[in-house]
Amino acid sequence: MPGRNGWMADIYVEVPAKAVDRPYSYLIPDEWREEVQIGSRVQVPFGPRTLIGYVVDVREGELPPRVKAIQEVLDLQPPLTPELVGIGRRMADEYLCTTITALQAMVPSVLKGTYQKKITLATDYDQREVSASLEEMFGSLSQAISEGNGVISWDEACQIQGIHRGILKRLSEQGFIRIHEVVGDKITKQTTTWVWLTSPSDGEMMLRDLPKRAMKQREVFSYLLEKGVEVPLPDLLSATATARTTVKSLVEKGIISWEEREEYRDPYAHRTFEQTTALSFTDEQAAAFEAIMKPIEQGEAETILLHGVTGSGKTEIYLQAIAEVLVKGKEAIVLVPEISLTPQMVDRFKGRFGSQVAVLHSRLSSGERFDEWLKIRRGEVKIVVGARSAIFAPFERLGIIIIDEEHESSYKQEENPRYHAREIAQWRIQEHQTALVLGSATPQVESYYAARTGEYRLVNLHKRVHGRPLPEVEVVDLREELAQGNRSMFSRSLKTELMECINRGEQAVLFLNRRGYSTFVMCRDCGETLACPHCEISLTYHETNRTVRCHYCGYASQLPKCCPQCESEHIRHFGTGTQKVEAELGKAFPGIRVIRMDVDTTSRKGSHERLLHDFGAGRADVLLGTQMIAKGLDFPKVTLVGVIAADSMLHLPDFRAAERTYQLLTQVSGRAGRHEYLGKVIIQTYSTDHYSIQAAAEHWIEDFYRQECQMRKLHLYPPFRRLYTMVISHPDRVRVLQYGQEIARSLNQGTFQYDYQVLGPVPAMIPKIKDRYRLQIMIKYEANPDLNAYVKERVRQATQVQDDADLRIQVQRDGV
DNA sequence: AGCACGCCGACT
DNA sequence: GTCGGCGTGCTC
Repeated sequence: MPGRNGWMADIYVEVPAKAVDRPYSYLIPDEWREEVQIGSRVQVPFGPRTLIGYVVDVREGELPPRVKAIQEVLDLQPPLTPELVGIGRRMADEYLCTTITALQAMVPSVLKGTYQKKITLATDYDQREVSASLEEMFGSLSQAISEGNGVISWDEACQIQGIHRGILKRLSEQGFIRIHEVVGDKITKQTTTWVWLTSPSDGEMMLRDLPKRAMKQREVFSYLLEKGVEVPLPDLLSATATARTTVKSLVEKGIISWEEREEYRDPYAHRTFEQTTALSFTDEQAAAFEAIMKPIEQGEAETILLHGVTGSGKTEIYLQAIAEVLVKGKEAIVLVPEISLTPQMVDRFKGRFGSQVAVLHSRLSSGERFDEWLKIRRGEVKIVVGARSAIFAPFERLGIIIIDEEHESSYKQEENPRYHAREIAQWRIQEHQTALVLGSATPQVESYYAARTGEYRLVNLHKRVHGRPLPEVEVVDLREELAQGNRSMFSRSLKTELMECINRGEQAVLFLNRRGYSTFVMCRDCGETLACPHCEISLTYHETNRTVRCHYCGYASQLPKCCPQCESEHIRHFGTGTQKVEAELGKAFPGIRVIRMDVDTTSRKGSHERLLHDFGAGRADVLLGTQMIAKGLDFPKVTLVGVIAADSMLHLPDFRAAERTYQLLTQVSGRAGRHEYLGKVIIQTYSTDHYSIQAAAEHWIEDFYRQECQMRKLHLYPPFRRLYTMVISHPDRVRVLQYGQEIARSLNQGTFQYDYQVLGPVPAMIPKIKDRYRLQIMIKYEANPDLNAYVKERVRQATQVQDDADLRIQVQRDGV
């Protein structure tokens, strides 16, 4: 029998599994014909279940044989735009994830479905018909249901003695209970009650009619009469020091009215922003501005790499470009690394553009996040400033995308979908034919190379805005210090400078890439190193509570009194962590005030901001910290920056090690002498000759990129090759190797025909995490469309060797 | 990912 | 015989 014709929607359901990663077609009931659009979130029956799904296409045609119908359209406006739906499908293809995972990454998490089963008693059953075998079960179940006011959840029911899936199913089939599937989401709305005078013109008369004794009511009344406008109830209550009941009685008399209104949760409600106006440009800034405006004016897609030293005024250029975009009636996305989404950054945008700005970052509650997102979706704001995921802001007339500090690793998502915000940005500017601005003092090598070869437009900002010179950098050779008999972690130079800095009443920032007290604990007799029992990684000693901790899985235990291997008591900790530096500072500089910032001191909400605020207010002489203090800090009194061990990341087995070292040193140096005082930077290292350290010290930007590109070319790394890195993990040491070899063999099959290399399997950088053994396979190939497609397909097939639930395969792509 | 269906061993 | 274990296959 030929199928009927009708309107259908193609839908991806909320099941993140390969097996159902395809659109299913559903009938659109006539009454929803207009509501159901590409991007709509809908509720549909799926097998025996009811699920939420996203519409990716709406079409008229022949209906599938056993088509089901859409049950509900869940939002007034589709959460996704057709452009974003397209991006989601492309992400699934590029990043080898399911389409639904990609789509869900683009919307606030509160839109994700919640699924529950509830049980009620059937209304019309005959108690006598309950069979003997079920009688007892039904008895305790119906008691539990009545205790739960007529309803209990499936999970609660299953916890009752003797009740399980089969029993509930039988009771339901025989008509004694009803099982309800409850589909919902986590959307919550904040409401505020607003109060106003029902008829202000009769005010005087009504006031007269109030009982003489009702003082509070009179007070409330006068307050509203005086205000003459609608007032939020909380404001009224606090201004007149009244209880809610007083207001309620006035409402009941009909004298005043109130109403609950939905409103946005505004994380910045209690902040005022100082209005700022456009500053005038230097010549360099003006040229950069022109370069950015050109593609915007001409309506073409172009990426501009804005390579500017710290303090060269990039933000002001962003602000003025955005202002122009707004004039054209278009919208702007500004991405900022999570860590630098500080109040200062938000102030600058809110100060210039006020309520046209939405802010999205991970410190918002999910409700706040949703509200900020709603403002974007409804077109109530024109600018979004946010972290990585803000690249998915559902704007429809996008006029510019700005990625500040574009080299930051936080633009890359480390879980599925493993996207890079920079790549999504490229797709979006193609769609909207406009400008993407990548700003950085230390661009990623790939970006710099793309700019050099003309793929991006390169704009340099060499000068700091107020003409401040870059700080003087001294590289201290730690081998030399050791030879001179200085075994402390502070070189003579650093000691002297730090002493002088403090005596002048100025501040210093000390940087160390390791938290904890020491880096590892070793037995001096047998050489045994304490390792995490769940991860093959050495444990770090923490002095405060004499524990050893794993920084990967959080495992912690007391420092053992003797070596677990040979029972010797000579176990000692080696290496240097932030805690140890803090202790040593105290010894070397009695009375010194130190603020330590690392994961351990900033884990509580708001502690990050508080520590920075204290330092800014001069409550410490030294700010000592890890990675997190390298970025975007701007304190006028900081004149000395010290890097305790610049080598710490240089020797990691990662092709970006030199790049990261260079970037970090340059960023850290930028923290010194940003205002009226001159700055000094001291870099301590064992590798004084390494080009990444020299280039950072001498501010030889070009030199670094030239040398690094040579290295990358020589060793076949990005930007000259693309990489896929597969990490294969399994709880069984032997099985993981078998799978690894099998996968490598399958990947190798194409190498006779196509030009790509498969390296591995080798143990991954961390060979065991959380009781799973990890192997790595790397694939290198030259980027061209044919190879891209072929290798991607090979990798896709390789990941599908999944007959073992314990086997996990992660894939990430690099060099795009 | 669930959930049903279906085919096998242990128990009333 | 019946119950419930888990392997297989499907979901418009």
